[in-house]
Formats: sequence, C-alpha cells, structure tokens
Amino acid sequence: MNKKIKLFKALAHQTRLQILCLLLEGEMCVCKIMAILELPQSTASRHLGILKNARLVEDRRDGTWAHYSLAKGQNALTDQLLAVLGEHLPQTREGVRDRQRLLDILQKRNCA
Amino acid sequence: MNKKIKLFKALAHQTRLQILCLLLEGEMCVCKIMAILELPQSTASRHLGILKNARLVEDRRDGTWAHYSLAKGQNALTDQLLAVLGEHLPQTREGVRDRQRLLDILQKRNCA
DNA sequence: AAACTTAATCCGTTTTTCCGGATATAGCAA
DNA sequence: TTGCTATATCCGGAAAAACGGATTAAGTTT
Repeated sequence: MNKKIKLFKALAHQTRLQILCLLLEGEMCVCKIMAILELPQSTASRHLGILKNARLVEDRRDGTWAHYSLAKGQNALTDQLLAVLGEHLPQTREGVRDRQRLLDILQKRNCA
Repeated sequence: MNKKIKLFKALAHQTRLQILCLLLEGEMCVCKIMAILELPQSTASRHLGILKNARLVEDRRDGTWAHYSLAKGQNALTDQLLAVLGEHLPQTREGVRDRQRLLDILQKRNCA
C-alpha cells in the first residue's frame, strides 16, 4: 500500500492516537500500554504492529520485552505529523486521563 | 464521533488526499474533480461530503454548482495538517499527474 | 527440563468503510 | 411546462478493518 496512506490510516483510530500520546512521555513496553489503556494483549500488540508498519513507532527488544517509542528523525512527513500530534493530543480528555493512569501505575509498581 | 478521529479518518483515503491536493490549487467544483480524478459522480460527491463533515473543506453554492475549497483558518489542528499536506502532497506521483490533468482540462475547456 | 512470562500471530466473527448505479432534489434553459 | 444539468443521497453488495480468545514462539527462572 502507498506509504502515505498507510501512515494516515494508522492515525485514524482512537486507540492508536492514545498510544502515540502515551509514547510522547517516552519509551514504553507493551504490558504498560495494555495496563493503562485496559486493552486485551492481542489488541495492544496488533495496534502497535500497525503503528510500527506505518513507521510511526519503532521497537527495541530486551529479552521477552518489547519497548516501543516514537520513530522521530526517520522521515520529514512523519516528524511533522508527530510534532502536530504532540501539540494537540496531550490536551484531549483521553490524553489527560491516560497520563494520570500512567502516573498511578508507576506509583503502584514503585518503579521508574 | 470524536472530532479528531473523524479528521484523521477523512485523511485516510487515497482519493481524498488527491482531492485535497487539487484544492491546494484553489476552489474547484465537483464536476472538475470528477473529470480530473475520473470518478463516478456519486463517489466524488461522497468523498467531498466526508471531507466537509470532517471540516477539512467547505462549500460555496452557486446555482446548481457546488464549489469546494480548503477550510483554512477554522481550527488550529486542521490548519497545521493542511500545511503539512500542502508541503508533501504536490510532490507525490499522484499530485503531479493530477495537476497536469487539471491543466489539460483547463486548456480544452478554454476557461480560467 | 518444566513452569512461567511477554508478546506476536492466527482465526472466525463483527463492524466499518467503500463502491457505484439508481433515484431524488434543485436550479437553469427552452 | 418540459427537459437538461449539477449534485446529494439511497441502497445492496463487496472489501477492509477491528476485535479478542486461542495458539505459538521465544526468553527467563527454578
């Protein structure tokens, strides 16, 4: 499929925008994203796969863990879109709520 | 539906990106878009309706004609996205081809 | 090795989107 | 009025996307 279309299709889903919004805070593993967004494991993994396939995120493997982060600096269009999203997503209702849940989970687990 | 999601869903289709790319050249009526993109009338109208519903374009009526144009200055997110698109779409293979077809049609019809 | 953990993929089902001919609406022209 | 043009909407079917439990794969721990 056309690269640009794949990119915009990847952005056209509530859950995936929420994942990108979380990743604005930094690298995150699949299990944390599942916990914060209350997603079944297969659903979280599938959405991350779509984002990765669209080159919006990239993953780093560490044993059984997969850490995802925003794919900045790879492509001008992607960078510009991520910048625009970074300006608007955190303000949304979902953005604020999800960031609070991230804090809650970090506290409970007592880790960075 | 969520406003932002509707916006990104509207962008997630090849034909609609082509329409936006054409509108970067200025206001355009439905029949010209049909002709350039070789779309059935109902298909062209439907895609324009989706773009309008997402507040990416707006229409101006003049008798039986409907003239569509980019909806700039209405919303910060939309403006930023249109700016990004304006920077990237015209360079694409489809963008170049469609602009040429626009010129061809303007010549044939011998009008501005 | 056996048990456990993390994550990707598979698969059948549901939901959403897309398509375009047919129809409806409204303005214009003869 | 009658006919013509431009556009929107309707409708039934096709295609694509999303869903989540089940399975698989790979790494870790005991």
